[in-house]
Amino acid sequence: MVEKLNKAVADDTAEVKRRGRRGTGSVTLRDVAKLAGVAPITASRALNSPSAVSPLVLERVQDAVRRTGYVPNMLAGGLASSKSRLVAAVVPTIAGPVFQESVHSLTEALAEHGYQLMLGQSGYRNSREDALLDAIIGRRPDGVVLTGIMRSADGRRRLLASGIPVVETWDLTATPIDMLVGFSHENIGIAVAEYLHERGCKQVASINGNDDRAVRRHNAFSQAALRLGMAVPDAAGIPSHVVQAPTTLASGREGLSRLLKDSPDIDAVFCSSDMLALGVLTEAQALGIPVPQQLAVCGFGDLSFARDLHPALTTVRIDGTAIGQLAARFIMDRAEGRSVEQPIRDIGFSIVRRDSA
Amino acid sequence: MVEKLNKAVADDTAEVKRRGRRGTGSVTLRDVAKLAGVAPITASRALNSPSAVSPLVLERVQDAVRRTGYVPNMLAGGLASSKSRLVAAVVPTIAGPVFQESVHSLTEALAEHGYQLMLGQSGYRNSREDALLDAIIGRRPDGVVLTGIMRSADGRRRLLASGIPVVETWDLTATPIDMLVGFSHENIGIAVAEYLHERGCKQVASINGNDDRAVRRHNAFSQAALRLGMAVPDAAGIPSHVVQAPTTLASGREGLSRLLKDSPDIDAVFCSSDMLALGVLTEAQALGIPVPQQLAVCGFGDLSFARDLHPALTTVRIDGTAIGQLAARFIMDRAEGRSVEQPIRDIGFSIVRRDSA
DNA sequence: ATGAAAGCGCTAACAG
DNA sequence: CTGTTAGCGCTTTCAT
Repeated sequence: MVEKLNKAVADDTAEVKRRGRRGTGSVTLRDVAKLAGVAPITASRALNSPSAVSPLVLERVQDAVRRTGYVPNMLAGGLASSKSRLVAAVVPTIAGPVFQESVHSLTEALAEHGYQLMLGQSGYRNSREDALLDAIIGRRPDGVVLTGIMRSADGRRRLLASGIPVVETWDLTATPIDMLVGFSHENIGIAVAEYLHERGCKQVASINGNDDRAVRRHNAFSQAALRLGMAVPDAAGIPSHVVQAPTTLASGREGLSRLLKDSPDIDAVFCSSDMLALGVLTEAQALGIPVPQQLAVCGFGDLSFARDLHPALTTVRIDGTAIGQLAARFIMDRAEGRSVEQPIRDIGFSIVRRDSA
Repeated sequence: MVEKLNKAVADDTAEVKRRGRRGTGSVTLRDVAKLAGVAPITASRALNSPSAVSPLVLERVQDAVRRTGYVPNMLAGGLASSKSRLVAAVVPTIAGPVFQESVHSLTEALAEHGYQLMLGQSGYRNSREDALLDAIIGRRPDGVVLTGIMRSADGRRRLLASGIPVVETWDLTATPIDMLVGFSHENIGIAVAEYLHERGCKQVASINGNDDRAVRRHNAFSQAALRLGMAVPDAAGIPSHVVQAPTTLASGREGLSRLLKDSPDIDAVFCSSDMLALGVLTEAQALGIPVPQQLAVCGFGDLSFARDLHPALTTVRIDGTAIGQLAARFIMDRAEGRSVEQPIRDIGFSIVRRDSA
């Protein structure tokens, strides 16, 4: 059936020798329209706004689609309508588990409405962000979701100039490019310090990935700990260890071992990820240090395994699913001409109190 | 500068009232060409095959690009050239850590050559695979990377009909749609059984996610175990527990506890993922069961944490990075008209012998 | 080495 | 409700 159609179309056009191309040979809307006995635009309407055509036409077009195996060319559609139904997401790396939940729910929420996700990895060193941005803008996506705040002024300018709706996530700023779904890393640092203080910790420490957001959590944590007297008086900060992002179990183990060497008396560690915390738990177990009796451990992320570790991990929970869903909704609202009410959201965080601290 | 240009272009066309659209207002190749004093096609050549134009022209075009902030519209380019520079990847879910390494390296390898990844989630129940396929084919990607073998005959047919290069991964089949980068799940089951046998295990069990590939690993493992006498003679299979995919630490803990209730004498567990294995390790520790002395544990995936657990996890290693890189290369070779030598690859696996078994 | 013409496959705008 | 026309922004084909 398909072959026959293709041939018929080819015959139609082959006789006149002209310039231009002869296309890819795949079934087009024109073929469908011809088979259904209507104009291409009518076939287009039957597919995109079925209620705008008569039932008879709808039937015949749908039948023609079925018989030809027609799949709309969204490149062409996107070019004509300036609606690509593509959304780009930028994450430091998909290899870290931290953003999985967000990416998952984003993909899901978009797919439900016929949008597709394009994934870009910026790396933690922001080296490729520049080239990535061109690759993204060039596809004219209906929206861009960034992990974190875009810091480079040039990047901000280019995104702004492109006119593409942008959602920055996982952070707060007074001057977002456009929309924002995030939370305060500073407040997290403070909240964790206060929580550990309540639990009676006297000498806290931290292990952090070397990315901007983790460092800011640490700084706030360190300041608050100082203020609460959970560190050597007059020190510049608490004992801490910085590791390469993305963080791993291995660096958590090594981090604890180093911290203990320099500061054997610490009684709590705040880790910038649950993976690091798992490393700390592992090392503590290997060293025979009881958690939380001798050492309290707090993670960040509330990854799926945190709840079921032994001891169960106390950690900071970020609702990654909410981030993904909100970002998706913001962008689809914009793309479809609806206005976004309250486009700057602080979704907060919570400390999940479990056994490790 | 940009505004001035846009205005100039607008003036050109505003006078004659005509049908059609007035575009998006963003800078086009025409604008660049006009500013550089050349024809659009020449500007196009300057950007896409710089060696085909004179140095002077090249210079002026590049300058015009810089001054206007022009970003090529790849939708238009793709439509005209039938090269979208987009590659689609389908994974069951991005939330499971198993495919991260592959997706990461795939994204990376593609980006290096100006290709972009589109991500689709099929879910483990393959429910949405159908709609997803249309969404993918509709974008006319230069290639599709599937996780696992496409089982639905209809899906195979549609992909084949689309003419898009396809790489199936993470499995083997005698009849791939097109290209293939995988390994044998049956052989893994057998190899793990033999390994545990060598280590002196007498009564093995398994905990598996309910996805097809895990089940096949289990079946082969179970058969081999029977053959090697590591189970009750004349039994249909070994003790096993099936859990929902994606697998979690929690289901690993629960799995072990159930297995021990029914079969207290087991001395080894093969888990269909490292996450499950971590759960088994955790539960064993909570129960005071020494690993590997009383219970050997083998995982699957060699996730980043496996090496550094305590005890270090013996597991099956799949080179996810190689899968991603090979898939990327296959597709780019095809897209750029090079032929792919040996487009069906078994990349094998290895058992990483560590402390847990 | 450069350019003019002709489309790629689709939809917005306008007209019946 | 349906059709005609004119593009979307780019590249292929053919000609110079």
